[in-house]
Amino acid sequence: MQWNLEWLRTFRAIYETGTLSATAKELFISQPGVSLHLNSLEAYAGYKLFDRSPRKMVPTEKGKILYNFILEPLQKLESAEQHFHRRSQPERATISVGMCFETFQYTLEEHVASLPFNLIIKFGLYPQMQVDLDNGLLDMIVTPQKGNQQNLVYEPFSKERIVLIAGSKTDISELMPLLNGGDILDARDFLKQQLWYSTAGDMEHLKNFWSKNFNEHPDFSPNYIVPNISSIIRCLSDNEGFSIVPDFLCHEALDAGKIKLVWEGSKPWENTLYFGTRKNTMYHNELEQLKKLFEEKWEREMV
Amino acid sequence: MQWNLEWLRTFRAIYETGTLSATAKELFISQPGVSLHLNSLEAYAGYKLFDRSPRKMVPTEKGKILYNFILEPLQKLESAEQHFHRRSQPERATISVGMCFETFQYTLEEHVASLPFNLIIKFGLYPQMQVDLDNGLLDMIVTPQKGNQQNLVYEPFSKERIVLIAGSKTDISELMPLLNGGDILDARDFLKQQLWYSTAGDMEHLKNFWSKNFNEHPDFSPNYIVPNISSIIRCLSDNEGFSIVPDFLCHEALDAGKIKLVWEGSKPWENTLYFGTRKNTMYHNELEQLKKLFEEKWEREMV
DNA sequence: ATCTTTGTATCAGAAAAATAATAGTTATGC
DNA sequence: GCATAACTATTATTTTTCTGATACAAAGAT
Repeated sequence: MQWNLEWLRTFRAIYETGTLSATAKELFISQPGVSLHLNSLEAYAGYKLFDRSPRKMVPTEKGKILYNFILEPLQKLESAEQHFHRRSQPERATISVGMCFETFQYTLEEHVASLPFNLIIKFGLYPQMQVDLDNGLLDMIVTPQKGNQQNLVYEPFSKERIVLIAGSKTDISELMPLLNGGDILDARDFLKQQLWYSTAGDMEHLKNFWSKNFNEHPDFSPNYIVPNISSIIRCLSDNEGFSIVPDFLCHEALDAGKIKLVWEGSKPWENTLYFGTRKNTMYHNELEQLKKLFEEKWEREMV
Repeated sequence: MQWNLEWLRTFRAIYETGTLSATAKELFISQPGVSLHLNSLEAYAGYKLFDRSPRKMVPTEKGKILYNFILEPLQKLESAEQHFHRRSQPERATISVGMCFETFQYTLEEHVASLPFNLIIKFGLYPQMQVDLDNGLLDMIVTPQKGNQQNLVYEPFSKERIVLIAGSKTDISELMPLLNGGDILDARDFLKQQLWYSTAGDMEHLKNFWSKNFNEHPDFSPNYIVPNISSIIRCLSDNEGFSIVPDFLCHEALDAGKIKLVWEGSKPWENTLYFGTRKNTMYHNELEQLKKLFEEKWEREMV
């Protein structure tokens, strides 16, 4: 036998009002009902939760502990009650979006404060994001990978190229002729000797680019591991070293001459970026606004 | 009319099992009962939460949102159900203790991992801590201030002196004769010219010490504001500058000669430190263990 | 096509819970 | 010290909720 969650609502009200009759009024139930709820809860727990002083219910030790344990989740459920009631007027929506950290920083960060709805950004791995999107834990994802869930649609909105960049102080006078002249193997050996930047989670870019263009797994370790790609770009700016990154993240630094684009690979490696949403999402308008922000940013920067 | 929290339990189970009959089995209620709960909830919300596909209840958009909204608090309440059931064997206790950050770092930090119970440390202001202790949000506080709550007991266990210290590189050859010779006003003027360290929340120490000894409010600002007193001590170590701190926090640095004790004031300012607990606490044994750790630390260091 | 399995909805009756009325208890005011 | 106010517990009755039985619907097996 399990307890009834309504007992907890009653318990909380008794704790807060201090009397059974006040509780009855607050919850719009009868005073004996309150008494019964409390007795059931105490019987279930196996100990008194209140000392019955004549004018006031005084919580016992156990009562205090129980109260503090249940208060927060109970409030959350009761707020759900408001939220999901038919008469509750449509309020500020809350949208959850999954994307990689860099994409967020690059596109959305500057607009967060001005959005007419609440926004929750979640970071994570793309396959997990797809599952979360399908389950309603996320409302949109920005991803280079399409999944195969029935209920999801993917809408391409841009492309990213994964490219080799270098800090502007890097000496590439030796490297460029090799790359342009098709001396790929010599270029590879040159690159192995250089300073490399990478991120913990993002060695994938380096590995894939290397394998695609040099037909081998990279057999050297990056010299600097930093938290994210934006950090790489800041570290490289007006500095020395190489890295493999998505091009859209470094347009500004490229334009400012702080870093230089070295090579796009023998055949450019291009990912399509998709908005992923549920077919029957109820946040269509809000998501369209978000998509517009992305598209504007891309138009502005990628000309 | 408000909704019944039991509906949520049922809703969650339907969401997770996918059918009403499986839910009925899981919750030990009848299948029509499940059907009824769901209908009530949907009527209350004003929209369908599941599409009735022949073999499976498929959550709608709203259903998914509701599920994600209530899942976590519901789990918490259900864990309370385990926890507060009479047959639940006494498990690892969880003790909440309030004290200032420095006291925690100084005494308990090194022992946390080896305690046979769970420990939650909360920081805050002493009057609020007293209220929280009385309400059962905390089980013990370590404080220099006694409150007047009926239900609380305060047990003195040590004293702290608030003293003037200086980094070992500080030149105090000019200052010491003034202090020893009773030239308090000249000492005061000398001190005003020096480098001072303080914490954001802890200007109280400086203010009180200054008022007590110099009969005026300090009319200068500290040069460095750092996050806590431990930082002050690390900053001063083998360095230059002054600060007002509780003596017990700097015994090690004093013994190592990294800082020096300059002055205890014309009449030493001494606080008694108390353990505050509720009279009828159910964690007597656990709290005694904690107290022992404190007392041992003090005995070891303050000889 | 037909049968079986798996599932949902409906209904009358059974069980449980909530209620109103009321009795009992203790502080407080006069 | 008694009347009153404020509150809780108990009881008989009403109301709500839950259940077993059963009808119905769709998918899969034969």
